[in-house]
Amino acid sequence: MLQRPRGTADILPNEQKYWKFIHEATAKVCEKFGYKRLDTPQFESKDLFIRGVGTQTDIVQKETYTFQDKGNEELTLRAEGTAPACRAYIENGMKNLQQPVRLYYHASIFRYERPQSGRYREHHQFGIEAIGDDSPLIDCEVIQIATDVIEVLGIPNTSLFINSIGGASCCRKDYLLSLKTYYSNHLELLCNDCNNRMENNPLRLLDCKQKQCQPFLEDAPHSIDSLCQECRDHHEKLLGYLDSLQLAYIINSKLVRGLDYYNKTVFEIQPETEGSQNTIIGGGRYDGLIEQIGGQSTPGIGFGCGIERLILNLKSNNIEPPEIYEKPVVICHMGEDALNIAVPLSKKLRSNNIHTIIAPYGKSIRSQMRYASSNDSDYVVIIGEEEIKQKTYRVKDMNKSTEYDLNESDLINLILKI
RNA sequence: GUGAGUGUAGCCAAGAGGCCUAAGGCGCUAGUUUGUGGCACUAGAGAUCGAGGGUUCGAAUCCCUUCACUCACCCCA
Repeated sequence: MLQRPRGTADILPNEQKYWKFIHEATAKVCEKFGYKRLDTPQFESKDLFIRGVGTQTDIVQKETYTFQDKGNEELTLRAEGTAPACRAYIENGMKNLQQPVRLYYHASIFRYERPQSGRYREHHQFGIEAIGDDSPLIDCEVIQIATDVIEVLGIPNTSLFINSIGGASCCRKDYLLSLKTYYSNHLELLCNDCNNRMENNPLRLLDCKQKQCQPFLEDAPHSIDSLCQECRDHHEKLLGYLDSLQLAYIINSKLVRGLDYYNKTVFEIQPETEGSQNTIIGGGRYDGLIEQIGGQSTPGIGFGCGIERLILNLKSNNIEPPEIYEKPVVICHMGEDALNIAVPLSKKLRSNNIHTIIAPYGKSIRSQMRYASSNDSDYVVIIGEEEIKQKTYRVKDMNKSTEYDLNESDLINLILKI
């Protein structure tokens, strides 16, 4: 049997209410903060992700869907949202707009990973980017949007974690040095991965989950303690703004992120529930990224939010989004003559914004009524010989079980409750 | 890439070598007298028991291979 590729999903009609709810709620929050929607292509040149995300990241090393097109172009399915947004910023000359440029997106993300709960090869992210402003005020704004989104969706019991990993060209070096010095005393006791991380990505030493490495985490130096004056100011101002909002956060010195472009502020929102793939929002500042992919030096900050993970959380908290399908009026009909009336009537009803279904062809009236009932119809219109003769419509109010013989405009008024 | 678990109709499932030409439930279709639903009752359709091979007189049940799904590690949203 042909089946969908591993790690992908069909989003069935019954699931759509979750998606619509999230799409609408997130867009509304963003727009309230002056953010505007950006859509970028499903695939980009492979180079964008290599240069943007970083060669040492797992995403680039083993998770991209890369292919050659017929013109031998090396293309990669969108592996994350920030680099494409920055590419679009550069390519469309957005530096000429008022800064910061505030953008949000809803996009498919493709990563070749082994699927498990909360992780898929094609997943969907909602995200925002604020590009062209290096002030902590924008950090606060971005984080506020993240927490607002969680709030309007009604997901309870989440925690906001914040850290600063310093600037790439100022204090990060100092911190990495003290981290490496600290860990170099314990090399034999660390897991293989961590030994590799010492060379390739020392920050990641901090989120190793191997048992043997845990004892060293406790006393590992904190990045916050190595911040230079500017980064420290930035961090403290941000916390001050968050305090003024009475927004609860937890400073987490072990919070580092898996993409190379982050600097200064990094943050995540996690639910308190058990589970490993549970970060629902993750983001941070990326002041070097735009220059890295060929633009002028431009600061930026943003976050990504996993929609499937949001839905998992809505469900585990029994949050039901509003239904999206209106109850249809069903037109029951007996005979070909009736159909010649039913078809134009259905058009007329729909033109009055009434959701209308003509009952299936060639069925008994009983079957047609059953059909209407299982479609949750409030009103059923019946057209048979009698009605044709009288030039009326028999309407049944399915909730009250009462019937009326009405002309077309009275029928419409009844259904619209005018 | 590594490890563990699971694969029986659209969904949930019984079944543990012959009683399985595979139970039951949901859902689906139809009927329960004349043109009327929801409940109830009755009937029906729907399964090469994930696939391939082997053992056996006999396999959904045992063995091998393979595929898929799920969960965990890694990493991330």
